[in-house]
Amino acid sequence: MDSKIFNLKAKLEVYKAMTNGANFADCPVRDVIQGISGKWSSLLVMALAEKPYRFGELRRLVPDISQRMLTQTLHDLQRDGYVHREVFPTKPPSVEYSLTDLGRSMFLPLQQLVQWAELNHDAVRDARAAFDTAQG
Amino acid sequence: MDSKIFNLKAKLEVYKAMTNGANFADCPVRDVIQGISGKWSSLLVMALAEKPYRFGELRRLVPDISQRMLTQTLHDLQRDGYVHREVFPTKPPSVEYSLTDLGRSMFLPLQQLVQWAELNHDAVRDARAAFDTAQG
DNA sequence: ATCGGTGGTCTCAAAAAGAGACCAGCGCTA
DNA sequence: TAGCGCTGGTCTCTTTTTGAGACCACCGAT
Repeated sequence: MDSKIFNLKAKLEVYKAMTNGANFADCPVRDVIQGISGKWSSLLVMALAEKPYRFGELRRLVPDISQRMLTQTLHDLQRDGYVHREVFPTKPPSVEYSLTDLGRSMFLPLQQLVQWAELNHDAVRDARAAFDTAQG
Repeated sequence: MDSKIFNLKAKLEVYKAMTNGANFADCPVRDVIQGISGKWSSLLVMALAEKPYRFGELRRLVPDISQRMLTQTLHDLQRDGYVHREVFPTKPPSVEYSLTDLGRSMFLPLQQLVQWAELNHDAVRDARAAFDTAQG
């Protein structure tokens, strides 16, 4: 935090990778970020970071997700390598979802963002209220 | 809208995992996260972290955003206090967008995620390819 | 025999996003 | 002086994404 040089240096590297020279289109970083920036993706990763969950458990854990979007988001997370899906031959069959090593490694920076949100949600709420008041 | 994602039973455990032990009565984290996890939000914050940009510059920087979504996303980011909007009385009037202190402070953890994406986009790409091959 | 819990899929409606026309005002050029 | 383009938007229409909820087969317990 106290090192401006570190921040600047890191930023430059990031932009080199991000901007692909000229603009933000067709950049791999953006492709990855968008894969985890969906409405439910980060939420499910956060839940699975605690421990593996079964489909129905996740559904109860996140009550306002539709079954359809739960299926779809887990499928996308599995496709990108963040989540492992394992079917157990119980009767009826149960399905367990867990984070892969890649998923756990991604959760580390994601957690930083979550902690920022925790620390600054008051500022965001205040900004919203001020903006809405000013705009009418 | 109620920002409590998790039901009461699971709340304590999950929050413990999410926040390294800190607890809170309400759950604004999700509200804040969703405000910056839209398709274009993080991208625009990343762009503005470099330097302030005018509307048209942003539109050229992110060629595949529609003018409509650019307006709307910038408006939302301004409302949440991440972005400052300033109109200059040139002819025709020009509008400059820049990060606020809040926006810059949010960019620090966001940058961590971007750096992770930079380091791991190959792994994600490989996972996708493997998954698509396996599924046919 | 019926009920509930398993992890889904299917359909239809609603919401969100994309595409592109349009706008007023001014400077530049032909 | 008549057009043309650049400014930052908005408005409308179409397409994509999401939400709500019905349905499914299976089995064990009631």
